[in-house]
Amino acid sequence: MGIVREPQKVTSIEKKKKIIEAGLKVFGKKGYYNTNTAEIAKVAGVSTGIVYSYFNDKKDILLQVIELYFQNIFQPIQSFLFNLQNTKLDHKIIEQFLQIAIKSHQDNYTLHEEVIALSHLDKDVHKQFLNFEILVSGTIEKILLQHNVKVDNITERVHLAYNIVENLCHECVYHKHANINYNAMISLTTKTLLSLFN
Amino acid sequence: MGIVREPQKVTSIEKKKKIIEAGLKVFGKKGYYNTNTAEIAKVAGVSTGIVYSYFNDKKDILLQVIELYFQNIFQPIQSFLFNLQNTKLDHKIIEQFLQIAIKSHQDNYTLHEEVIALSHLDKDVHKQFLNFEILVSGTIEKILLQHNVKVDNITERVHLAYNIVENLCHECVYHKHANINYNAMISLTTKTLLSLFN
Amino acid sequence: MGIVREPQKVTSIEKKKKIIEAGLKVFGKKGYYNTNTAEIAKVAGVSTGIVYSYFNDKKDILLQVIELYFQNIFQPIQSFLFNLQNTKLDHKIIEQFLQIAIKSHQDNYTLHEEVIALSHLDKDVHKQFLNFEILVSGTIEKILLQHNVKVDNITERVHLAYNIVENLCHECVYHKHANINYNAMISLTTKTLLSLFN
Amino acid sequence: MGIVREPQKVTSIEKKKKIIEAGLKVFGKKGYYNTNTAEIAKVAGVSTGIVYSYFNDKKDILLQVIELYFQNIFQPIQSFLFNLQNTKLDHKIIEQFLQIAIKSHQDNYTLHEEVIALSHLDKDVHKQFLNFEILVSGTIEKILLQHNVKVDNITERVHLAYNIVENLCHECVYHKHANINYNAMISLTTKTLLSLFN
DNA sequence: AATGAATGAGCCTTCATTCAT
DNA sequence: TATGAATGAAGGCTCATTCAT
Repeated sequence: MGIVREPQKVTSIEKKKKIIEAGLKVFGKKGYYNTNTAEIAKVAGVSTGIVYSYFNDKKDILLQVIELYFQNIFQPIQSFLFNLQNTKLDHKIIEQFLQIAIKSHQDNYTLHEEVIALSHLDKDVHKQFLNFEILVSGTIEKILLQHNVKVDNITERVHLAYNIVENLCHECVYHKHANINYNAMISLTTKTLLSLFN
Repeated sequence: MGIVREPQKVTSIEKKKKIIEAGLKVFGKKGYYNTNTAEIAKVAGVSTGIVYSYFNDKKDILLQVIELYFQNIFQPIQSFLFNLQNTKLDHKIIEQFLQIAIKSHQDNYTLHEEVIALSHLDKDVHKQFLNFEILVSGTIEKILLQHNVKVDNITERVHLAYNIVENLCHECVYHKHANINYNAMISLTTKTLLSLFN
Repeated sequence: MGIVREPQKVTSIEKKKKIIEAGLKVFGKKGYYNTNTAEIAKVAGVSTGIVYSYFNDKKDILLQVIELYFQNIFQPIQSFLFNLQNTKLDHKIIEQFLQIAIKSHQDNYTLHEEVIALSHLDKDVHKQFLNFEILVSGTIEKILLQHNVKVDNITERVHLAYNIVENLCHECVYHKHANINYNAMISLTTKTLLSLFN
Repeated sequence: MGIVREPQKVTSIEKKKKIIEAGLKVFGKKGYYNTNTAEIAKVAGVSTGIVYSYFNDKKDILLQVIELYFQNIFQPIQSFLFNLQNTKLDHKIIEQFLQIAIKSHQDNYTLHEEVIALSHLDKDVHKQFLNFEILVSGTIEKILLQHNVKVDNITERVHLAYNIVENLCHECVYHKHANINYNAMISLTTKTLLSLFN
């Protein structure tokens, strides 16, 4: 295996970025297994060979693509949470939060299914997934403490809440179930979340 | 693609069954993508060629393997639900239900991750997944109605409950999070479920 | 890696043989590194895939090609040695032996250089080489003992003789040196060998 | 292929030398085929591109590396031979010579196997090899004549002697054969050489 | 109905060489 | 002169599927 270059010059950094973005695009559209490295390179506008100057192998591209994906997902959520400062965590705020989360998922929906799938198939992706979950859960837990939320088993509650919100987002983004009323779903989720932290 | 025979003779039916069971075993152990048809045939004790008399292609095997898997998962849950008849749906019953669900997942855990992953990667598996969800949700909804549970948006509530239970099962079977207290998790889930249907 | 089939049916054995013979031919003509598996398959008249049913990998083909090569080289030498029974090991016999050895090399000369080269580059080929040397040296030593040759350090003498004969064969087969008189060379070698075992 | 510059300035000459020395080092350690030009450049402390200003291609580096290697091998042998002037070529001197030759091989042993291998795989390396042999043989022949050695077929004798010595050196440097007594081997070689030139 | 040998397309990765700067 | 990023062809190997028997 050759030496993997950590790009220094601006142009190189941009080239690496281009490859990651190409991966984000193509993996999302066709799936990781159905995409070959030649296609990523082509979409990125580079040669196949140069890809291996910036990445160890195909999976390395995937991992960095997922990293970018997580950033894209997390950024709006984080912004929202950081701006809550003195706001009371009531019904309204939680619904706002859910809308942000849903939108964040919608904006990045092409890769979503793929990432979930791969987190079940590949150990490294799985680890990345858990780290992301820990990051988000930790941030939320911190916010809750700042707002003087005092409940027992807070970690478990946040964890449950995390899953509930994730499920809601998936539901809304992919419209999997024809007979589900999404507004009712959101309102139900809000109530459940509120009941978890009161 | 050749014509797929629907086996008539007892021996043929058993041969097909053997192949599916071999798939269940091997896909669970090594994963769908890491298993080749030759290996399935070998484990099933048949020739590679004959597989294509009973199945259209490799994915066709997968779909029928997942079908069997769902049966294995659902059977104990269904038995439990059918025996509830006049029992009151209280705290205790729900915890019993959760234990049944968790055990059911544990008994079939090798294939579980794989199935979830593939449901995100493949449309047909995904459809199968939704159908299973509809089957389970429908059964539960029927049970709830039999027990005179009267809430608005019952479909959405059952759906939310379904996801919460699924998450709990995954959590308990795979122990993904080191810092989660599972008993607290189970108790928390029970309370949340109860609050959903009262 | 798939399971490597040890061919059972006559046709399969012949197919494997064909592949080895194709390797003998093509490796000899173009060299191991300049030959790709597709070409071997093509020359053998089979598909690329089937090659990997009979061989673990490309090098496995090489090793079996070399095995065949050694057999081809050794057979006439062995025949000659086994027919010596009661013959006296004089000048004449040794020259006959050298002629046999030279002819044996000439009949298989295309692969010769390649095999020597690879024995220096690859551990497994090297081991094969040493084993061949041990086989030949052992056979010769046995013959010498049968003829009541009594010298000290017989192993070292046979070893030295082996190298001298090998060098002679290379010289005669490849005509590397324009200014060498081969008849003189043969006669000189004969004398040197005689002096080694008297 | 670009125009190959013959370096004029001292710095350039040193740069070229550095590349050759890097090749000597790396080819010896990892082998020619397992070394890429980037690595040679890195070890030499130059850029990959500049290599192609001093050499036509990768093989051109190899040829010049081998040239250096031959110099390293030959120098001590030549010194020894030139200092023989009036010494009698007896048993003792020949053993001294063998020890010099063996040591010379030992000091350069990493590249040795590689060079032998490549001499069988590549025509140009082969030609270089023959030229070296002619150089050494010629030098030895001259020395013998200076010492009034008078035998028929002197060229062939020197040639045979050359091969015998080479084989001895390989034997001693690589210890390929577990059952060979090296002291006996050296003494046997000495005797054989003496008998060739008396 | 059954076998299992055979097919051949497809993919990841390497690396000698070139070229823009 | 020098850099090192970029190119792109080439090759070993796998495996779903077919087919001769």
